[in-house]
Amino acid sequence: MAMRGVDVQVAASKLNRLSHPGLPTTFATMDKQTKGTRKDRAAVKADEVTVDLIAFVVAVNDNEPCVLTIGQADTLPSGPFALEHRSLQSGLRGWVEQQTGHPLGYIEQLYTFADRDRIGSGRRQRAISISYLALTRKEQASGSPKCGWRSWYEYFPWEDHRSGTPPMLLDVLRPRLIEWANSVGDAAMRRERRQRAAMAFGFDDRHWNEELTLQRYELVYEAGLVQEAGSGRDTTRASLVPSKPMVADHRRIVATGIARLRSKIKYRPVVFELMPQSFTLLQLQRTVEALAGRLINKPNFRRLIEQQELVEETGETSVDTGGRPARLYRFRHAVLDETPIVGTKLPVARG
Amino acid sequence: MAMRGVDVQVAASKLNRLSHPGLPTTFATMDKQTKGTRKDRAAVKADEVTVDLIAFVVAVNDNEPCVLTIGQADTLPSGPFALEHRSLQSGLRGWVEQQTGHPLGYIEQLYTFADRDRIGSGRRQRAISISYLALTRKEQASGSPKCGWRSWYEYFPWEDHRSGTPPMLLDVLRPRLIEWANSVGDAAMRRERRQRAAMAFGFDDRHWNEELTLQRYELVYEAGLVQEAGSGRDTTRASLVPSKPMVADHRRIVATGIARLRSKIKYRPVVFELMPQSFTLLQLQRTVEALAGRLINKPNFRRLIEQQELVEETGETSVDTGGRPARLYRFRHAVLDETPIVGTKLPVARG
DNA sequence: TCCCTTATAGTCAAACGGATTATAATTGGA
DNA sequence: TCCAATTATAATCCGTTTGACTATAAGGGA
Repeated sequence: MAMRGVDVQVAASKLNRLSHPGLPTTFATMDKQTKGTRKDRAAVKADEVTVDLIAFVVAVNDNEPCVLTIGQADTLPSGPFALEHRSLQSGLRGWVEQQTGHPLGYIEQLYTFADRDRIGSGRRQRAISISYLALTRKEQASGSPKCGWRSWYEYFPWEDHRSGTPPMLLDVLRPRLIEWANSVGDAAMRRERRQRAAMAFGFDDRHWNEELTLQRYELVYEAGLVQEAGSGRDTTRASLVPSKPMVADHRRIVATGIARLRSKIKYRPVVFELMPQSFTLLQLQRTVEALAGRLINKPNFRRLIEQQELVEETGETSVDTGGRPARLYRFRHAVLDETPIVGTKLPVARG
Repeated sequence: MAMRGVDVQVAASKLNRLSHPGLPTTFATMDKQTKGTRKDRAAVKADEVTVDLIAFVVAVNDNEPCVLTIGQADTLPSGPFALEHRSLQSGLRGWVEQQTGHPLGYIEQLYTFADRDRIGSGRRQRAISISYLALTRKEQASGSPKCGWRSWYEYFPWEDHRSGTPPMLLDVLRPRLIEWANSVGDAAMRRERRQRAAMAFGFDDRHWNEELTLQRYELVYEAGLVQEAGSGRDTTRASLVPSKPMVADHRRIVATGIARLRSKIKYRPVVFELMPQSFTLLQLQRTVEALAGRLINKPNFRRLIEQQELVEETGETSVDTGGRPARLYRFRHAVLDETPIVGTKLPVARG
């Protein structure tokens, strides 16, 4: 944990971000951080701070998980938190609707970052970014001028394991990461880097864990294998791994959101925010698979859905399946008023 | 979900907080929220915003989970995020160490709130609060002047189920909540309120779920059964439930932190941040029980710890157990470099 | 010594989870 | 028309996990 904390810290500072949603820091980083911050509370005047709201909006179309972007560049919808906003959430909703014409449904706060000493209009100022995850359906798009949906796997090609392990993971990423690990002098640190890479990407007979999206992004970023638009980094060598960059640190926010979503679908029925009113069980499964980036065992998935009583039949059937017609289901909204499904992992004493 | 979202929103607005870590809002609240927030991005100037860092610091002493407070009032350590802070985390560490003399180890961001139109020095300004959860050990306290540890169950007496269901839950809370539910005219809303209360508190043969701490606090707050210091609320009637108030919305932050911690101990080995170097398995169990607020089955707990290989024997034994001496264990830090334990709940296809 | 306390090791049955097989109902083409 | 391909749906099998419980070991104190 200690060493992990240090390395995440290093990675983060390269991104000019010192707060990060990844693994928390611990004692190892404490000494350095606490120095130079002692000041009397009254003596600290309210410095210039701007607060930005930034949205990672997700929809699934044709079994492809998509992120809503604006402009020609790959940019997430965002805007400053202003006085007329009634709340953080309403401010975010306003910006997204204005920039994309897309009304938001489910919203969940992701993480708050602090930019480091952004120079604004002559004097130093801090920028705070509060990021949100939003789930919606594509058809609700009112076709706004300059916004679009892009598969999030364009930005994270190594995250899609639905057709097996992507070739580029073993052919490109692995050798580059090993090279990066070996490029450091200290033997212990070399081993530690290799182990981190192996754990995050499932090398060396380890299992692929789809929830480690953020750790993987931080790793490839730290290794200089990806480059973001507008960053002054000098990684112009051809050692970059093929993937689409985003503006500033938006790709990091997307990675945070993917990780959160992949974790959340396992204990909360949030998938249905992405589904149409009625759907077949296979459509539901394909949507989950799109998010998780891996295939799911069909009979077991159906059993899981049924025994949790998440859905109910509409009585109708879908014909456009290509084979036997499938029953159509709808989400049982009543489950939200019943016992919330949370993961218990402690041997609690019942009664 | 829709109705839930609405109600949480109401509860939040009473607290003068419109962002909340509880259940996310969904379509039901959308229309109201999006109104009046349309404005051109360039036209919005950077308004006055202050950013506060606020810490919920936890330690467990004598099997009692404690929160670190400052001053005579029940206040969490906090301070403004300032230019000289290298990051959000380092700013927080600085404030806590300065105000309490206590260095922090494990830190994790909790949630970001937005205060509503706080009036500061004549003109309107917004206040943003970024809250953190910190885990530490009490012995590291250098005995700072005016800070102290208090059991968090003083603020949430209904949360401690280690000695069975607290009497006040059924004797006081339940009738008051039913009364609150019945005080509304609409029959459907009455039923909805009763159901919410039953779900959160485990009434009517439902199981107690220790992770719903925040929902429970929001419920008793919304029902006017608790009152915070400095709030202008008029709930001065004797209908208050016996519990200790905190300053402003600090109790809500603590509730958020307790919920997060109770959830996290189930899938990440964070308990050890609260343990001394070496400990017996029963001490470890008692610490988890203190956090979870409920008893754990002893043999099963030991089996769980052992099969996950979280600890290793130190070789020594503890004598002050009152019975047969117990082996002493220490945390296996290596597990953090091994496959991270995350809760899989999807029937993924292996291989 | 007896009794109390706690530690530690084991058992047992039910539930869960992953994998597989079997059967049903449709479409499209030979 | 009949067969092949495709998808839906039901059912089974079995090893693992999990909750509840029992039994034995090892210390202290009256």
